[in-house]
Amino acid sequence: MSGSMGRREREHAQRYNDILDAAEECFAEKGFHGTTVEDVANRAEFAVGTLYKFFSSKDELYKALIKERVEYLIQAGLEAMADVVGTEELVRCYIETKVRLCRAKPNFLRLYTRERMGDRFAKTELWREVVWPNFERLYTRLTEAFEAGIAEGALRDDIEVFDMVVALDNITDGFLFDALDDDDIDKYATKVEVMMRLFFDGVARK
Amino acid sequence: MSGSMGRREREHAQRYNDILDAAEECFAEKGFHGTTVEDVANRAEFAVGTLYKFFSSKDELYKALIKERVEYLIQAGLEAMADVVGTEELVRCYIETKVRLCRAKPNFLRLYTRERMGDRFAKTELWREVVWPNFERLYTRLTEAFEAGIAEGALRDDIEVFDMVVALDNITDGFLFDALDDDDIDKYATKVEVMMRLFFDGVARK
DNA sequence: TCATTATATGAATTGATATTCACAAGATGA
DNA sequence: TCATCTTGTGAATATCAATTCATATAATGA
Repeated sequence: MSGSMGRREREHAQRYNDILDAAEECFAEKGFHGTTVEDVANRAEFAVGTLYKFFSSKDELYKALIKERVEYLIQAGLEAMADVVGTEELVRCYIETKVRLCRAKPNFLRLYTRERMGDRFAKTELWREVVWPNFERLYTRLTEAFEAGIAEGALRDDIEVFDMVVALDNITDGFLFDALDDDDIDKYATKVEVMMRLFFDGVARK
Repeated sequence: MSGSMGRREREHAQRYNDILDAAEECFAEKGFHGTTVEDVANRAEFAVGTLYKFFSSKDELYKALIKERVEYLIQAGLEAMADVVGTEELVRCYIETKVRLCRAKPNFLRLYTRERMGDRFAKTELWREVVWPNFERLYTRLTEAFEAGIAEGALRDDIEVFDMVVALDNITDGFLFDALDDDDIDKYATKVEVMMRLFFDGVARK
């Protein structure tokens, strides 16, 4: 894409992204309201006024950031899972991809979590228009895979697939948050097999 | 306790609680920053100045609310589980208590969730001093029960108890959030058995 | 080089809302 | 009934941070 842009455009896009990066760090650290436009400007090494040449308001900046990153994350996740066949392999891939993305963008995952939990119940436009639709794509992918899993006898047929997806998503999130708490992604990485067993076999002694 | 108070004290405590109730509704609806002190005052049917006779700042009001309610919820949960024996019975009790509390205080659970996710990573004083210590009491109760469960052979011994607690807490939260999303607590209540099976047996066909 | 255009700056403005405080109203008990 | 003490009021003030804009600086290309 950047090949088709002139230097002007390319530099503009570069600055735009620098601002998003700065915003990501600030918002992840101190939340939307705890972050001032000046904070972001300082971190990006621009004057306040300059930010307003790129984004019409603090709100727009925040929305642009969430949109950009959520779309990137979900896209990356779906691509990683694209060619995987077999229920167990898919779940493993889902979990491992979560590790990779968490390693690549820990700040954003903190931010995303806040967005997911904080604005979820408030049903903000951002949640409805950007976060949820993207998230739904992932849920759909998992749902279809689990339906296939039931059909071929790998998964039990007395639990709704949506409930299985909720369980998988939340078990993995639980370990992820615990790791983000301690700023220790390796901790999450070592739990891949634990999550697999918890999800597929549960905790009961067999 | 209220028996030992004079009318003065009792009335003061009553007003104090009325303000907390009003604050709970406002904060749950519009978040901390979206709520003005005037909103709370109006809802409580007091003048702004009066609120400041009870709480020295908006921040103090918020902290008092979270502290009060978190302590109440955890206490109620622990008491409900106090005499339960047997791993399966305890887990069922945990899940069912969550339904009851969610029914009793849905607004606060929305607020609590926000607090848990939003301030968790920011490691606010409120999180460190109030929310987490209470939460930990619950984790301890479950941890001990699961250790007993392993000892008596009801639970597998190749997964750390802390991980089991994380899984249980997050599976149940997943269904809880889904229900709170739709403002439909009954939806959560119908999932008790599903959560039990997911937690104990997992999704694999046996 | 110089005129023109694009980009960057940050002090000044604006708007919102948390907090204060001088005063009012109500309760209490002599 | 009156003096005193307690509680309630909300307009006025203080604070903080988003946004604007007149001006400065840098890039372009004739």
